[in-house]
Amino acid sequence: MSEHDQTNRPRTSPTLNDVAKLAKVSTATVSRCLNNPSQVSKAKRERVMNAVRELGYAPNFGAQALAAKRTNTFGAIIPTMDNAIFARGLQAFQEELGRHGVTLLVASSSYSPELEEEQIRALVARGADALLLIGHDRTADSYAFLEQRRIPYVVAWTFNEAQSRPSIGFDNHKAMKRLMDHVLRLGHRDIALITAPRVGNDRARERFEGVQAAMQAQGLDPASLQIVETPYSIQNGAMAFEGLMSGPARPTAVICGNDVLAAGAMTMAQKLGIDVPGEVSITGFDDIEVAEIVSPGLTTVHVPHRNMGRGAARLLIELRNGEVTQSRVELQADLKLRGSLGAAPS
Amino acid sequence: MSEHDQTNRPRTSPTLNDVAKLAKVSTATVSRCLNNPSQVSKAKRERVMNAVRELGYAPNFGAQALAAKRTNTFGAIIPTMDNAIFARGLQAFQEELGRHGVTLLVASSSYSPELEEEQIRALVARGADALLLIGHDRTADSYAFLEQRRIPYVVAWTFNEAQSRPSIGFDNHKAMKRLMDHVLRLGHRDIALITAPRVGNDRARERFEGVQAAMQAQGLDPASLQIVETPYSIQNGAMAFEGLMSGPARPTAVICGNDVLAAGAMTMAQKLGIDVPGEVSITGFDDIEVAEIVSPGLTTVHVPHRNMGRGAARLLIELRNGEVTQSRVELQADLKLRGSLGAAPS
DNA sequence: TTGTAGGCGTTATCAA
DNA sequence: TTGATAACGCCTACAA
Repeated sequence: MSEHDQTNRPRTSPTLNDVAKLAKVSTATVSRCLNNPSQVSKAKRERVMNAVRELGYAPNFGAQALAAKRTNTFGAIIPTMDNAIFARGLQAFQEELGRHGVTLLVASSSYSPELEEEQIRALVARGADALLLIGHDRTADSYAFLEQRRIPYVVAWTFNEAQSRPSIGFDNHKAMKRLMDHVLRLGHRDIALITAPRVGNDRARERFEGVQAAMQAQGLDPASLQIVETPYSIQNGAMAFEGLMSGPARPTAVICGNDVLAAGAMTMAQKLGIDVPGEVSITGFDDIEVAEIVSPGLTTVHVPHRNMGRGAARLLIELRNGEVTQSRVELQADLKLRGSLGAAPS
Repeated sequence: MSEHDQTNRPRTSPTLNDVAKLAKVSTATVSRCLNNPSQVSKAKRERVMNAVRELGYAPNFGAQALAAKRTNTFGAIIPTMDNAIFARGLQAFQEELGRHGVTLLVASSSYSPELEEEQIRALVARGADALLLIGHDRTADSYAFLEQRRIPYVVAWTFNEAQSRPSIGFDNHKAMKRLMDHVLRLGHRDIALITAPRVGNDRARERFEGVQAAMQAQGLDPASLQIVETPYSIQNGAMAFEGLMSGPARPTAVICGNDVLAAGAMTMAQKLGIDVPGEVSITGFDDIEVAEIVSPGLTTVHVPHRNMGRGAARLLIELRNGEVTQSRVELQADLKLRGSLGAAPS
């Protein structure tokens, strides 16, 4: 039989009713077979299941959602899919949801709170039972909407003592401070930071504050920190690095807000013939695969993306089911020391 | 007002009926206001829109789908989100769909045809109006199901003369052959291929065949090609490369099925102190960002992922709308020559 | 254990 | 231009 076979098969999907007729039972029985098989006698159950198979029946989602008032669909809104860290976490999130019969609706906000608010409304309108969100920064209206509709949600990719919302992640401030403590211990005093835009991005902001905190703890003037703000991309990392190194106050350590920016910095260093870490040290954040590939290897903070995705899924399912739960989970993000960080040149 | 405010607001979403009552019109009028505003008098339209705003009304997706028999939701099933090439293409796909008011449902098959078939059924059951699929390889039942339900779909990430299905992509065979022609022109005769498992993955298979074709065209025995099959990952690429280089017949050129495997090979070469391209040349496929970061730069095939995603979205929307359309689009994938490929050592 | 029947929130057809 | 009203396909009391 050809794949393009055009016999006059039903042009419309089989319904519960069709199955019921074929199996000579009521629609209620068919419905029960599918949802609570134990309530149905074995004989009928087999007849029904055969009919289901024969017709290739699959429940109509809209009708199901309408009648049951639950869709078994969760939504996730991430800043962008085009970043390994979200992609990886999301993949794990999805795998775990799949294991629980939940399907995933994904949208991306392009790092815009207004767009994110639209996406939240859209996903809820489409019947998302629960939402995964990234970071705490969003419009007040977004939160008001979620509360009003009583939509379970969890905030991921960050853990912040000060926030009481259900969340799973690591403490960006603490992690970055730990990395910076190490950098300062190596004697660096002229520091530069290449960060993503901090407005509307609490992860970026907290990392920045972690850097400041470490400097203050060492008695350094935080105002001496050179800052370049630029969206995450290799290109931008490279350009920012070039600017810093050709500026008046050449740093001995360039701290990057994530590995993508750091990778850009590393390649530019190589292109400019600047020795890393001899002349300048470079650090990243995330520990994506690129960090191992560049040479020297990139010193960075290892973030457990897959764990975070999986944990978020479990948390969200518990919340949706109304199960009491420890709804704030802090994960560890450890330093990953590699060759790109060395002692300050004397 | 606190975010955790718990006043007794409606615990259930407002419906068309609520809006109708508030605006003192019928539900039909409200529905028309939302879908065909031009049919409603200006006065009523304003009254209705005010009520909509006041109540924060958003249509119930299930009910809409049930009544309108169309969901404005497309589905995409990709092998894995955890690979930059799919993530990037999907991001573009989603952006374009969003521009047309279509939302995206994403599932991943983990490279398993059986799992993919399940996902196809699940997405269709959830009301996907159309589907994006990767590659032509899938179960006969999958295709039968799609034809029977008359679900529009497009096959992406590949273009194959021999297939008549709607598709958008590039010719993997041709692209890999072109790369290999170049490799052979540089004098390489001892070739090894590190490829992803070819069963159920036509892209991998066609790339492999492209390698063979180039060898044959040069009068080389295709059987002399050393082949290592391993799933895409840096780790696996590194291990495969190590095996090849410590084996009895050390190749002078290692062709990798994609950049991820190639990146693994490159790092392992560096670790083993093997000079690239002095002792061995390495090539990749895809041209992801990593290709520019490794040193020397990775010679690879540039794949227009974002174009492909955007084009797939347009194609699919046309198909869904029943617009006649050129439904097979071939994109170009060009060689990207960088330092990792050099002349064969003499 | 099984069947009947009402209702979920929209859309769309028909009259008015 | 508007308003009743009948689908749409499923779930779930409630009855039998």
